[in-house]
Amino acid sequence: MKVLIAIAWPYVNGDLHVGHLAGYLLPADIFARFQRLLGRDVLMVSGSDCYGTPITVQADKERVTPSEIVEKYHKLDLALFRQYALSYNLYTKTATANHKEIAQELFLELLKNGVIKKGVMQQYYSVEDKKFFPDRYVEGMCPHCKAKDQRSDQCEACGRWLEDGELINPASKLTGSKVVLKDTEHYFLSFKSVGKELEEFVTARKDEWKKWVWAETQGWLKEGLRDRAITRDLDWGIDLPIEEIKKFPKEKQLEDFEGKKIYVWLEAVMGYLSGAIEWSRRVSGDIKDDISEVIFNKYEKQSRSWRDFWLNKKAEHYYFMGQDNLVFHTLLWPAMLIGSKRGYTLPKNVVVNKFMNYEGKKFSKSRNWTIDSKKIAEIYGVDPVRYYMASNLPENKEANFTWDSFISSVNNELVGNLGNFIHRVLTFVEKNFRSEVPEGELSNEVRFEIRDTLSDSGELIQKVRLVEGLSRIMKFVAFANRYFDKEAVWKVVKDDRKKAGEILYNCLQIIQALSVLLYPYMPDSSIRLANMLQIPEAKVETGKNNWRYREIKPGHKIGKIEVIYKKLDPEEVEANKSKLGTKVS
RNA sequence: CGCGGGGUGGAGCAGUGGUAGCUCGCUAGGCUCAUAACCUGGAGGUCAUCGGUUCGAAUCCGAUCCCCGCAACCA
Repeated sequence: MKVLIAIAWPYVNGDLHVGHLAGYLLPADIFARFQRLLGRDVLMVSGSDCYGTPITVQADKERVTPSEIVEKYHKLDLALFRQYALSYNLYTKTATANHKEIAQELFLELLKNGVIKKGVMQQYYSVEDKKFFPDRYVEGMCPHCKAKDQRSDQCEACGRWLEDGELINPASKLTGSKVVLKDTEHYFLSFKSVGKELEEFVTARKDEWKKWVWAETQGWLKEGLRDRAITRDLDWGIDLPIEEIKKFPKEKQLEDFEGKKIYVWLEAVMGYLSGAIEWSRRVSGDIKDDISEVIFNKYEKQSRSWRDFWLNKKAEHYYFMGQDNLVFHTLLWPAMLIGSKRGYTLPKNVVVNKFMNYEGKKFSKSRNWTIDSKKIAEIYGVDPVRYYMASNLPENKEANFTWDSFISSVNNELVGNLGNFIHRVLTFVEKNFRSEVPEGELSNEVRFEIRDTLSDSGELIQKVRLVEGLSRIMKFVAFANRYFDKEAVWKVVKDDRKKAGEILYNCLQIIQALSVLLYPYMPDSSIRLANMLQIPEAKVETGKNNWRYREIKPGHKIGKIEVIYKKLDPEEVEANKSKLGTKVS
């Protein structure tokens, strides 16, 4: 089966903190790894979102060009994703020739099909500078509380919302010149022609999507979708394909194309398609350049063609994003796919997560209330961080990163339960059985537990209930510890060596199962377990189900024992906070 | 009345009419191969507030308070 894992494209303005990872990046990776172990042909694509005002704002702040911002942060993001072992098949960016080509082409198709229409709206215009300014770049006085330097949408001083044109003495933040609201022509995405199909699409996803995601999407539909502007007056963005548009009938053309770009939200979601195409082109050697600028992976026996993923009714598409992206993925992108009339595969599940907060407050770099994702993994290890996030994903409500729970999670669950079980079994085998797997066979109790854990947790992960999936696996670890205690192998070994051997044989099989079960959540631990046991790593083989237990044969020699997880000292953790970007009072 | 979600022991949550539960934490004791797991017992909740329906309400109805997300040119 073909599975497309489409992950929201993060803005490259240097903001990827722990909340981004826990919100959508890590969940997508866990899900993708699981799908691959099942033997499915998985294409996991995403990339840096290079256009839009957040990029130009950051560029202004750092006094460099937008493309320098893109280059700088794209590299940092790539390094971060490699560090966290996010298993993208392709992580690219929207500032590629390929993306521009696909985005423009899809734009034209939508224009041809009448899904894109032209219309008039009002924007702030500076006569002096002879250009329009985005709202982000306009400031003035609040008409209610008279506070100065307020944005035109909402006054931060009194919290009131402003209507268009209410702002007093609006001026450009960049040049200081006066601006006035002026009519300007733009293209709009219109839902009229796709509305019925769109509603059918949503209705059919009722059982698939999370309840609140579905309910919220219904809320949008109930309210009625308004046409949305999809062009902007900007310097930084993807050009309208003007030459091509000029071949269209007059009524589809704007009077003035000057300075108009495709609005970032429209072309960014097209990245799911263009990314798949780029991957395909790279696999077949059509694109060879800048391999250092991307994460690029291909598994054996994977299909080379993007068409198998995008023009295939049986392909399953899963999208991962934060809640701020909901409507773009449950409605707007599907509307475009439907409107293209090309038979592109529609989303199966749109996995929307809430946000992860930090000790009860929003992450905020400017307020020194953040955790540097790179450093936290350097200090505490990638897997402990992945584990903690995975057990606290904001799947249905906001989650919280707290140091207390991080410490107890690592010390009690990873070290005390998981690490301890592995360690006590392996040291026992080393001391009493010269590191050889003793003779034995699986007891029914253990066999059923392994079987049930694989199927239960697998089912939960398939439903993208990742927190529960992990907790089911940890229940298995608790079972393992209980089993070891109940059988009291340290007593039995004194007068019944054969029986002790059988118990340990069972324990070692449990560890083998764990090396598979942990692969989606903690890939590095999975590999280290396999290395310790000197057994093959959990392996991705397209077309073959490796989400299963494999016997370690009696007589097999296990390798050197290492401590996988280390206990955290609360005092050291406290001392490290400031290194991670957190203001310590 | 813009849309949507939420308020249950210290923390995270389950519980949609019938004696208030789970996991973690805390605590006393036992056991001890181990990075201290496991076993037995214990403490801890006026289920946001007020009112109503009912023999009976965490659960249904009404009102109120509080928290969060989305929307309005901010993916």
